[in-house]
Amino acid sequence: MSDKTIDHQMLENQLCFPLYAASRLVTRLYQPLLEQHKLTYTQYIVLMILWQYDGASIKQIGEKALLNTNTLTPLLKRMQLANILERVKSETDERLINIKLTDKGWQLKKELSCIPKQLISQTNYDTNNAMQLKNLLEYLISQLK
Amino acid sequence: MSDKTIDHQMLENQLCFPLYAASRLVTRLYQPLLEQHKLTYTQYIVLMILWQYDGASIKQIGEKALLNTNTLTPLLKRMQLANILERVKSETDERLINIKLTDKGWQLKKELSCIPKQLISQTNYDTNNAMQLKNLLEYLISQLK
DNA sequence: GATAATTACATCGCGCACGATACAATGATA
DNA sequence: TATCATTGTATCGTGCGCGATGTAATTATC
Repeated sequence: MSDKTIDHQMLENQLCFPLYAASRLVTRLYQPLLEQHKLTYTQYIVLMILWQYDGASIKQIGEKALLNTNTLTPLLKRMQLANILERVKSETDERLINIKLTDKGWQLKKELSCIPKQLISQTNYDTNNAMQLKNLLEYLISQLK
Repeated sequence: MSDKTIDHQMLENQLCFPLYAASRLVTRLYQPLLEQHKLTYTQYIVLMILWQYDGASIKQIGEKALLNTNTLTPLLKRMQLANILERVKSETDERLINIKLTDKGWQLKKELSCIPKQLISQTNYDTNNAMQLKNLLEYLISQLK
């Protein structure tokens, strides 16, 4: 089919819409599981980053999560209020704020460890497809970042 | 590689995160183009639906966009305020509100017609990859919906 | 070492997303 | 035709996302 026969102004022919829709549907899938621990999806993303890079600065977290300070600052404050993490001013550079997980923050790593499997079993989404999708998305992200 | 060697609690091994990140990055790409017409990305989605199904009810729009009334009602009111559309109570069923595009709403179809091409040229993203990605996403959505 | 530029974070405002709830119009049932 | 359930929309509250702007700490330049 020639490209000229495709009406790119139709929702069906857009790449962006399935991207947007799938992202929200997946988030909805997570929500009931995370809600039990009073977490949101974005907070879960930040937690995963901290489990791997505990003590990271807000800027560093932002680079991993692709989020800016105007999203992260209030989010981290809510998580601090929930006793999941602490904010510690760096001694070498007082502009930096290092985010340290509390015991509860580490405990959540254990409590949430079953979530990936629960999701996989819920959706019975083919592993090959998932891998392929992940690769394509990561390539797209590398192009856009 | 055995599945057991993968730590699913690491951000790198999540499918959900690239989905979430890619969706936001693509939205950011649209924003400067849409901003010139005082539109948001979600409003653009709704517009595309209305160009194809002018006069649809809020519920029907929600089914296409996968959005609920608590998102759509205020969004449509803002678009009405911007003179893009009208809200008309159905005569046969007074619970239904039909959304009709104004002249300005139709005019936007012409004005925004260059956006898809502009995006494609901005990203030089391979067409094959895009098609493949679109198919995988649509399959995923069909599984989740 | 005073001045200017940069960096890291905070704040503000607005528009989604979405669960929960309310409410009026309609349809179904006895 | 009363009663009850369903349907379509509206409203409320909370938490992102993010552009724009502000501020304090640091670094660079003279």
